[in-house]
Amino acid sequence: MVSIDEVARLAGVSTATVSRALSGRGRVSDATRARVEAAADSLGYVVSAPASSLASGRTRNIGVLVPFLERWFFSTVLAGTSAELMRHGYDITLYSVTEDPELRRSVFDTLLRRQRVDGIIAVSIALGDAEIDRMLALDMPVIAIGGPDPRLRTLTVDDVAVARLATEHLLALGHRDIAHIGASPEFDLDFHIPTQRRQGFEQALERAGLEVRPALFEPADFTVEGGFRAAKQLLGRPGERPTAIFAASDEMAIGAILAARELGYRVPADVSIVGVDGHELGEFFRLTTVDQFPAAQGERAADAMLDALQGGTVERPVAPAVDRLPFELVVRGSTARPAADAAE
Amino acid sequence: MVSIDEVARLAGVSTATVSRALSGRGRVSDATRARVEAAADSLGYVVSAPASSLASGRTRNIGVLVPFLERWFFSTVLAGTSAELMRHGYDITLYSVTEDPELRRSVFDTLLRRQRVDGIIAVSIALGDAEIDRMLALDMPVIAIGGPDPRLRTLTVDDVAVARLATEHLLALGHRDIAHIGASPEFDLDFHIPTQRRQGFEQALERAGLEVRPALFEPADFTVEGGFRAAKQLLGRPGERPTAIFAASDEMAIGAILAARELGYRVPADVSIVGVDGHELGEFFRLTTVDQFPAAQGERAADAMLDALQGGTVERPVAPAVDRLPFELVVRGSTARPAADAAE
DNA sequence: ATGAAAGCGCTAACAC
DNA sequence: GTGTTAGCGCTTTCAT
Repeated sequence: MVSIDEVARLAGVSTATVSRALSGRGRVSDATRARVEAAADSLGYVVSAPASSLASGRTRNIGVLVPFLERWFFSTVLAGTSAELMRHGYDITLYSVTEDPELRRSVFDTLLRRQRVDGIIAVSIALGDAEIDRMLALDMPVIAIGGPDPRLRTLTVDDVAVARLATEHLLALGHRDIAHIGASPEFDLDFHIPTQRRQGFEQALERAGLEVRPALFEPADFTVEGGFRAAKQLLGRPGERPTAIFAASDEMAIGAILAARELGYRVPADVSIVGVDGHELGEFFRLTTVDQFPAAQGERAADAMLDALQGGTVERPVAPAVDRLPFELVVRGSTARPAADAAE
Repeated sequence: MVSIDEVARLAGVSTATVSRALSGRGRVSDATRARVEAAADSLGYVVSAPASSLASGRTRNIGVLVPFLERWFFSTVLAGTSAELMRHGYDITLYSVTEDPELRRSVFDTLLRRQRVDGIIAVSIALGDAEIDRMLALDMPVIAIGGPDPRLRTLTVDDVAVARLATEHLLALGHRDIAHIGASPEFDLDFHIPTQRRQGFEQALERAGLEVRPALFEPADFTVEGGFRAAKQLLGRPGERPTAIFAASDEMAIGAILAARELGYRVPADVSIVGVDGHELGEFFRLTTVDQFPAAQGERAADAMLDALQGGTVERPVAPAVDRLPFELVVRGSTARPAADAAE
């Protein structure tokens, strides 16, 4: 491994100057910088990260906490974060935060404390109070995506508004019997998003002067299969059959479309279905959805982090605040006015 | 940040002993170790990664190269790797290797050379010769998953055999008119898996004494939508209609199922469909598939890496070899004997 | 604008 | 088994 001394020798300057020239900190004459860069290039010199980190306290590495890596939403957010951070010369160290309390503790008690990262991005993780304490004690920027916590700088869509928008779309089309596929109670415990979506749904109904009918709620687990099962229940039960379904995720909405088809209902002629997320399969299924641009969320979190790393000082740490992320109703082919005999 | 000196002082030993006690390298009496651990615990001491790396040359960090983070297969492999590595106290630094030649170069020329990782796991990436050279020059273990390269230690399923197995399953059921949805030519260029699957398909046909009919091959891009389109062509074209389809990925197979349904064909009564991968949605669609256990692949790569890090010396580096990964035919509901009038 | 030199916090010989 | 000490390869004052 070629070291800074060799570069210094070849360029005919001191190691201090090489460091300054290559890092861009402190002033160096253009001529010198050019010579140093040439020397570094010709030797194939790359700064040793551990040495640099030890000396400077900076790592150019961000820790990213993710719950389920294999779920489309999370990996998409991660892809956005990763691309943006890489573009700025930052590495990403991945910590998958599972349920396992043992592993979880190790993340917060050890891994994050090894001086390996300059900041932390927590993607849609329900953090315990103690966990937040630990992160705050690290004295480095922490950015959360989703699951707003008053003590953290959080980027999140307004889930109540998202759900209201989806529901209002159905109402505007003339639907009155609208069902909701949302979170099962367990899911809800530590993860607030499902509850908020349900609230938004109910708000929209109430504003339209409609009552919330418990029979038109069906819990599921945010998977295609869960949405499928829930929709089968909603559409198959004798009695009040909904003319529209609002599913709290695109994956569940896709499951609902499949369930409707299997029961012989046409989408959207017999039943309208709307989801939330902006899933890659949405287009294929012609799913109407409220897109929350997950890749962009990841990028924004990365930008917020880069920002915090620049301006953030001990005096002005990353302020705990909530940034609202954009979302947008994308009307495709899974929603339409209810059939004449069902409307009004 | 509490440092090793404070621990040493509190435990009444030298810093060297603290280091030995905590890292497990070199012998320390049980009594001393206990005292050191107690001291470290009570102070909340965690070894500084950069300092430790600088002094020891080890980082306890593995670089993982991934192509498309947001694709199910890759994120699943990554999840497997990540879990296994974390379990052994290793961190993961993620490098997403895209098409962009600029970013790609930076990964191989700079990022991987910063002394930040002890080894590299490359997940299903088509590596250029120059890129492999660069990695080999790093003088650290490199493990590749998929896309066997003779110069790298590679873990991969035998894709020819996988495809043969899927095809033979259809043949054994009595199908004679079997179509294949595989890679489009561009896709094939740097990524050899699709070609191999096609070869396996053709081998199976030939062994059964059947000829390979070009009309029964349809290229697609490994997505649900691509599989859907390809199957529509295959099933919709007048003339020879296949009674079975072998899709080179589960996502394409799912697309094919949906296409068949939309055309009014029943699966498997009118057309059998088999995929490859072991996709999470397979069960939901009752898809018969050849599972290649992607999460397990990730784990095995992690294990191979841990192994290499233990035994691997300069004399005996990770030998370039190909480890064959297990795969298994999982027969579910998307395949059956052809309808009587079509069989024989 | 540049150089000298003192660390950054740990590990690994080497000595005892 | 444990302590002493010399780095690991940088960055950053402090001089000049």
